[in-house]
Amino acid sequence: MTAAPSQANDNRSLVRGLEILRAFKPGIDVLGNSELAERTGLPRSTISRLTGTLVRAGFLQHDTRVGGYRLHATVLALAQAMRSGSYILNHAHDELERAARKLNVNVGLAIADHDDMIYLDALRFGPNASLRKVVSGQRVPIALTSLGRAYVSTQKDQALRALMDQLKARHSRDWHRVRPEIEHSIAEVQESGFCIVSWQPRVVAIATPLIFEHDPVHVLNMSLYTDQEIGTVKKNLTKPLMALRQTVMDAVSAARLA
Amino acid sequence: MTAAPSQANDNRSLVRGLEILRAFKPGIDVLGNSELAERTGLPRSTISRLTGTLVRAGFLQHDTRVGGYRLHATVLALAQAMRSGSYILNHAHDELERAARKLNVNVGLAIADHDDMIYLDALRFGPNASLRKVVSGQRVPIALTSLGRAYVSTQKDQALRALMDQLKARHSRDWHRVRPEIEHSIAEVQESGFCIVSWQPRVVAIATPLIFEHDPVHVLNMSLYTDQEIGTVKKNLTKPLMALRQTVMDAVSAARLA
DNA sequence: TTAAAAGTTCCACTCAGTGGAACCGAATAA
DNA sequence: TTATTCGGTTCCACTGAGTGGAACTTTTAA
Repeated sequence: MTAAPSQANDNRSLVRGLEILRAFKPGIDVLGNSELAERTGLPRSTISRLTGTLVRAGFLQHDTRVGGYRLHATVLALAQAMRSGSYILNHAHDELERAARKLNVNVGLAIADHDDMIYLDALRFGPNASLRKVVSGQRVPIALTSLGRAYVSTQKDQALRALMDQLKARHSRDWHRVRPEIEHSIAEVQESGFCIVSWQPRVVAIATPLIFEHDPVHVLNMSLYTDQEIGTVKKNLTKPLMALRQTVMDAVSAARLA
Repeated sequence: MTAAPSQANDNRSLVRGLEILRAFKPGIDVLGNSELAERTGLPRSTISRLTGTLVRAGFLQHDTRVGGYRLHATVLALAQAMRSGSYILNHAHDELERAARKLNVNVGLAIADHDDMIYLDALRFGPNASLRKVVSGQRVPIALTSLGRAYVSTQKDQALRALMDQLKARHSRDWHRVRPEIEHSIAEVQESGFCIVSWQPRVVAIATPLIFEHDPVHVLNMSLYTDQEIGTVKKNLTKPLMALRQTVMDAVSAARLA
């Protein structure tokens, strides 16, 4: 995730406050005022005032043990509200779960945010099968994942160029390597409707975009912890993925009418 | 949930922006600018500007179909960060799950926010048993629930008085009825360590506070969809609840050392 | 077509928010 | 013990960011 564009005539204090919230991520759960000042480049006095209001507003809590701030449960309530209001997620969830159970693979539904994809829903199996867990809110980089590249493939013209620039900025180091990979995936999607990527070792993932008029693009994926070759996985998962895709689209469209 | 206190020398725009986010709750998933203006009492131009920045910051998305705003997935990522950073939740979760499975009751862990409790974790069974679901982020009113009252019982002096005032303000209508109930629950906790309340018909809940030095008060509860009398439930759940409480406290303390 | 409602843009005013510097207090070193 | 550093808060004079009423545009309803 890269810093927000921070463009235009945005409300400065609001942007800064949100920036502070976004500084917390899994693994970084406590931040003191000076750490925040460093990360955001803002003067300490400003941070102090902003964290103050964030605490009073219930978005941060002060941890006196370590002398720093943590996110407070209010953000959980927001997440709940968000999930319960996502039309597509609500009508897709049961189908995702059914498919995951039946095939014993990880199934996920995600949406784009800046240069990450964020899972709305991710049904996970441990390597020791059948132990299931449902998570949401995990970020994965657009440029490197099947999820992300399936998303990129849905963008055109101006939007596509802007997105690629953003990705380039983030992955400037090895853009020469990443860029052709992305373009390969785009071609893959345009040809057959899905793309396959092995981002992390032993994990192969396959993804396909879900497009609904008037809604942001969603992406569906399946992934698998395995020693099989990509080709084998492709052979096994292509049909189930595209079938799930159709099922979900039908379920959503059907519900849309009622 | 009542409007934020909005005290002191708080950053005005930030508070307003957060207020907009908090206007979304389960059941209210789309809000237009004028609806927001109405709810917050702010002029339409101000709202328009603030929603603009919230969108660009990735916290809201514009739904062109209905011409209104929805929460965006960024809040899911925040929630993920919050949960993964909660020491107590992380070390309690497995125990909660084990207990829920074994006893076939709902088990929850919550924390206070203004005049609500917010579940960090809630393991739910449908009436048709065994169908399990894990949710988090649900709000329930402090004044009316076992969860909330167990929390109230941990507050003293100044803090207690302030809290009661807040609750009174929210439930002014039937404060004459609610207040004695709360006081009864407080006495219950002080005497035996837990309190029992039947808030919704056929649902009986029992709760006990979890106090760790330097950490905000957490509350543990169990609840049950049943036709049994409160007394019967009390007889059945008291021991398991207090045992779970001890298990969780031990697990957390143990982990604290390593 | 007109009327009403929702949303955005404009702009002059001003006070909310800023950030540097001073101050505090706790922890660590000497 | 006293000095030093570090994280945090408070102060305050300055000013431009943010405000909100009014005008304007776009959409929806009638």
